[in-house]
Amino acid sequence: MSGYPSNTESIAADQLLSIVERIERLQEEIDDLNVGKADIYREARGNGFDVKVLRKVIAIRRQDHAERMEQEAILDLYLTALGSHVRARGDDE
Amino acid sequence: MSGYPSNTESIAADQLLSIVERIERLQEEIDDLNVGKADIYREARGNGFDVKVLRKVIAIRRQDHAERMEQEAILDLYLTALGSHVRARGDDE
Amino acid sequence: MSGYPSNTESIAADQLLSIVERIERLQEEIDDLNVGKADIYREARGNGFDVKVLRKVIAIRRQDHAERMEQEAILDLYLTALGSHVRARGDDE
Amino acid sequence: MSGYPSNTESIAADQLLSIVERIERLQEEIDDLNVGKADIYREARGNGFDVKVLRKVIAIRRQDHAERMEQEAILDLYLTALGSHVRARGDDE
DNA sequence: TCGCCTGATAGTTGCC
DNA sequence: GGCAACTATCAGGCGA
Repeated sequence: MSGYPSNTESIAADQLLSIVERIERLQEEIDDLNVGKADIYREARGNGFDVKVLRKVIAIRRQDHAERMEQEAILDLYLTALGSHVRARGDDE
Repeated sequence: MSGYPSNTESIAADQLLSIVERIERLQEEIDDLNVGKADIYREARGNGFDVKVLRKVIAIRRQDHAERMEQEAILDLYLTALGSHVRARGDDE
Repeated sequence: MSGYPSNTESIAADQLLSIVERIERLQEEIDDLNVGKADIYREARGNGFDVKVLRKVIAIRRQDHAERMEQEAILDLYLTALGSHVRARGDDE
Repeated sequence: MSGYPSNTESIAADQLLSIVERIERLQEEIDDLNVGKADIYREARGNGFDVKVLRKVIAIRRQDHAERMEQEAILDLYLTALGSHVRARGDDE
């Protein structure tokens, strides 16, 4: 009934604004970094590199960095799923 | 055909490594920032905000206004065309 | 000033309807197939399989079927990009 | 410890293979249908339609359809609870 | 420049 | 009710 915003409302509004602005700030930084990536790729092309291949190389390395080891772990699980959990591994991540 | 890498090859290899590492560094920062975004959304949910709505708000703010209006106009047009084949407009042909 | 749709409008509307309905038909089939997949996974779980592992196995096989060979091709490109296109390949699936 | 697979193991392996192959068959069909969708969108663009808006239209119709389905399901539920589920459903859309 | 293609991001659904 | 996987959408780069 009040013509003035309640405390809870204004607090919520403050929080909302804070959330939105923080997200937008992060997104802005992300956009900048993506521009940086684009610049590097442009420069690379200027130096005669095949950008498509570069992207592929980076994608493969990205995979290798977090998934190859994972695929080994999956192999474990696979074998386990088949009933033979005989693998002894000492190393982890 | 030399069995040794030529100078141009090794220079290219250096450049390649440089490119790849710079890209990867930027990507790493992007990933971190995206983690930051996820954290904020999680926190927001914890404070009772509807994340889906938050995303919508941010998307709308991000979108260019004129473009948005135009798309809504087109959307109207299509929906109208599907709902009523009998469009009453004054001009045509 | 006509109260009737022009020919061009009704033609566009017909095309629009056709497009939308064809898409929707395809999407319906896709949804059915996805339900089928969900059923199989549910059944598999009921038989003691770890669904997460199953998904991973299938993903790996999917990769292997179209990407392992591709990664070899990429290696070719990679080496070529470095100036040494000396690869001789004799094997192929 | 047998060097041969136990019966349970081989049965599990059979089941596993069956599951994987059935999923892969379904996925293959899904992929084909998605290619079909892409074709239609391409054709639509060629005829001057705005693909982004088309997607929006279809999404809205899909939503409407889902809501109507849910309402009908609830109606079914109520009628069933009353003992008279005399609904003849053949109609959709 | 336009259309295609791939990689990134957002939204949805199903499980725990 | 949170979380993780999957799907669909979107954006940017590349080639014709």
